[in-house]
Amino acid sequence: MARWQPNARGRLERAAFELFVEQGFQATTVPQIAERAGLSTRTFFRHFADKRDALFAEEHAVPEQAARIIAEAPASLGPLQIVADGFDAVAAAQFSREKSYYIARHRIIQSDDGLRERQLRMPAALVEALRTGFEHRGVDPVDATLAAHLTATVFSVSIGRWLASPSDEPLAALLRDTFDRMRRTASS
Amino acid sequence: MARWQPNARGRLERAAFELFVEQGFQATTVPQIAERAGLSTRTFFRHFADKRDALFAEEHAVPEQAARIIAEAPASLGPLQIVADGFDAVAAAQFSREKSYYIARHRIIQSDDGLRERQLRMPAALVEALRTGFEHRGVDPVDATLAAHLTATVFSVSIGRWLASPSDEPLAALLRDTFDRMRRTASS
DNA sequence: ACAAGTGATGGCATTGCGTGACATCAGAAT
DNA sequence: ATTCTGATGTCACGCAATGCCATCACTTGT
Repeated sequence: MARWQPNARGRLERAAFELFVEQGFQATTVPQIAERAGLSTRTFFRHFADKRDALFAEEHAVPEQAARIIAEAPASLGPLQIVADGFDAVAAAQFSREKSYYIARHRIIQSDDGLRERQLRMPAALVEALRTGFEHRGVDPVDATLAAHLTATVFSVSIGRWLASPSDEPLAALLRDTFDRMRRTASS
Repeated sequence: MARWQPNARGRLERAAFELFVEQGFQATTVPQIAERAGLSTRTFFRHFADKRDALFAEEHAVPEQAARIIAEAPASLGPLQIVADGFDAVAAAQFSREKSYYIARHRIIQSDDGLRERQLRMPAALVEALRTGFEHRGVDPVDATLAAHLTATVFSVSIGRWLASPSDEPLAALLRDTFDRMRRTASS
C-alpha cells in the first residue's frame, strides 16, 4: 500500500482554487489549503513558492510550447511568420479546460493586487522564451526583442478578448484577428 | 521647532537604496531601513506598501505624463502619432538622475525575483494609462489596447537599450529608433 | 534476503512581513 | 484658549515562508 495519496500537487492546486472561490484569496490561509488537501503546511511550500503560485501551475506551458514551435520552424521563416503560423497550435493545446474555469480564475486574480502582479510574469516569461528563440535563429537582438513583445501583446490581448467575449469565439480566430489588427495599428 | 525631521519618505527611500546596495535586497530588513532613516518600522509601512516599494517611488511619473500628453494632444492625431510626438517630452522629463543610479537600481532589481516581478507593474500601469487615454478620444477599445501595448513595448525596449548601452546614446534617440524598428518589425 | 539508500512527507522552531488599535503631540484652525 | 489635524511612535498579533531534523514506504545494491 502506498504511503501517501497520489498527486499531492494537484490536490493542493484544487484545494486552493476551491477555497479562493469560496472565501476569497486573502481570506484563505495556507494551513487551510493544506488541511483540505490532507497535507501539511510545510508540504505546500515544497510544491509552491508562495500562496499565489497555486493559481499559476500551468503558466509554464505557453512559453514552453512557444519555444518548441520556434525551434522547429523552417529556417526560411521570419519571426512574425513563425508566430502567425503557430497560433493555431497554441490555441489547440492551451486553455483546454472549460471556459468557466478560466473566467472564475480570472475573477479571483482581479480581486487581489498581489495576484494581478503575479499574472504579469507569464507574458514576461513568454517574451523571454520568444526572444531567445528568435535570437538563436540569428535574428538581430533588438528585432528579436521587439518581435517577442509584439507576439506577447497579441497573445495577451487575445486572451483578454476571449475572456470578455460573451459569445464563444474560438481563441484561434481571436489570435488571428488580433494579429492582423496589431499590424494595422502599428502601421497607422 | 519642527516635531519631525522633514521628508520622511525621501529619507526612507534613500536609506533603503543604500542598504540594498550595501547588503543586497533580501539581507536588508525593514527595521534596518527605518532605523537608518531615523523612523519606526510602522512608519515605513505608512509610506510604502511593502519593502520593494521603496525602490519604485518614481514609477507613477511615466504613466501620469503619458496620460497628460494624450489628453492634451490635438484631436486630429491618431494614437501612434501622439506617441511619436510625445517621446521627446518623456525623455526630457523622466530619468533625470545620473545614469549610474539607474544602473545600480537595475542591478538590485535583477538580483531578486520579487523585485523583477514588481518591476512589471510599471509597464502594465503605462498600458492602462495609454489605453484609457486613447479610449477617451474615441478610439476603438481593441485598437486602443493594441496601441497602448505597442507604445509600452517601445518604451520598455528603449529603457533596456539605454541601460545596456555603454556609450551615452540619449534616451530620446533610442525611443525614436526603437519606434521605427517596431513598425518595421510589425510589417515584416 | 538483508542492508543501505532515496525521496516525499510531517513536525517544530524561527524570522520577518505587514496590519490594526491606540497614544502622543507640534502646529494649524477656529 | 480650545479644538482639530495629521504624522509619528508603541505594542500586539496573524500569517507567510524557510531551515532543520525525523520518519518510513519503497528502491537499489550486494
